[in-house]
Amino acid sequence: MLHTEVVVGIRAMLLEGDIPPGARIPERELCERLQISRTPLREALKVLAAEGLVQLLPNRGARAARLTDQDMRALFEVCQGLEALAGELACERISETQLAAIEAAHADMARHHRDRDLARYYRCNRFIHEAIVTAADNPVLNGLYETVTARIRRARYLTPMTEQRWALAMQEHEAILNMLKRRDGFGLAHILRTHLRHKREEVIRAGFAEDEQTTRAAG
Amino acid sequence: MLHTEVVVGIRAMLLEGDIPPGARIPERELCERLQISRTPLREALKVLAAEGLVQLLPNRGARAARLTDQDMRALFEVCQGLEALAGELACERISETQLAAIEAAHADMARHHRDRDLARYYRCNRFIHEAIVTAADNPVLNGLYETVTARIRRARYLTPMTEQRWALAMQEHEAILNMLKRRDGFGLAHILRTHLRHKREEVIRAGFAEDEQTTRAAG
DNA sequence: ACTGACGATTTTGCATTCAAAATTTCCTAA
DNA sequence: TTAGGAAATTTTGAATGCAAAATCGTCAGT
Repeated sequence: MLHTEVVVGIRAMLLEGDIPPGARIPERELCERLQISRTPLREALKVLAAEGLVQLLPNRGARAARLTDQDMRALFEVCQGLEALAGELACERISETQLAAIEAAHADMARHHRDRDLARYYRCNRFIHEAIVTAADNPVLNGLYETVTARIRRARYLTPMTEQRWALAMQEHEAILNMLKRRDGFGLAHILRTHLRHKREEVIRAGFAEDEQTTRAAG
Repeated sequence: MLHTEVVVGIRAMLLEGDIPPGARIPERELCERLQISRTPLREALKVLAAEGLVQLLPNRGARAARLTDQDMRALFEVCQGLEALAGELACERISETQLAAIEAAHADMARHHRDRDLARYYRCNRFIHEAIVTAADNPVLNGLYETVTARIRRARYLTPMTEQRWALAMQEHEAILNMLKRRDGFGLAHILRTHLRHKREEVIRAGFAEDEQTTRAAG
């Protein structure tokens, strides 16, 4: 088992919520589960800590990072910036093939909206946002987008939407597609920022932060 | 010696050029130099690899990352995006104290420009850019800005400037300060993007990339 | 002389081991 | 009965040891 695979494996557990936010990460147990020794596991934890998925307390082990409202705000703001940049660059660089793929995904998404199929809707939604970043053709941007979006993915793609909000999101996506087709980088950046700002407000209103207040409320 | 210190130490060596780009990193030697064993060193190398400062080849050790023109372009583009975002947020959140500090640094910088003292000029320059990011009051943005700018720092703050280009940069900084004072986030984002685009063109024209072509040319 | 392959040496990756720190348990005293 | 503290246990952080892979050096064959 390669080092990268260990990182990927644990990252997946964290993102799937397999290891819940705030939970302690017992080295021993994970070692047995992954059939590796502590050395590579600890290397992986250090990397994940650098990514912000894991919190490392000196002499007191690791815990799955927990997102506060403040973290959520910060992450969404950065995500806005990154997607806006991606939009601008994508308008300069996107190929017809890439654009066609996004257009197809958009059509699917509209259908899923009509069917009120939120899961499939979100899948298309995510594909479109990621395709725009890919079209920006900037590996550094891609990498940062990956790590930032990973941390807010559950909030972003699990939060339920009201009818009204969902309709607005669809409208925004119509605009996104239009701007892309017109290669209007400036306009695309603007609508992407707005779109994400709305999503953030929605997520925070839904109280998706992973504060211990949740625990407190439950206890 | 704490784990973080090892990472910081090696990172410093890489950024200072103490370990030159493309150079192999012999574990044994660094261990002796830092008086630590291989375990913490290897953990640090994995973290630095995640940051992009080190390239890890399976079974073939680590080398200091080397920036191609493509990397340079990608990094500067992302840096533009991050500073533009920082500018917008800073206009909403900057305190009078922070603004005053930037204004003072700007005055110093103008003086160093008149004196043609490039080193001190760059020091003020860097302070101002970092202060804007700090004023954005977004820890995630701050962290990403740190890692991205670290990789291009040498190119950014060592490239010599022509009289003409230097004068233009000063003009741009006048505009930056004005936008900040007027809390014009939109305008600030714009001028920051332009400013950094100019810097990037200058750096790439100066051939600051760390391709092996340099080595080839030398050999 | 040059190419290619074989063995020796070095280097990497990981498991194990050991000391220090933290946590838990249990006992004592108020 | 409960609070405080000491011993035992667990857990962390780092050094060492070992097997596998890669690199280097040498030598045989062309």
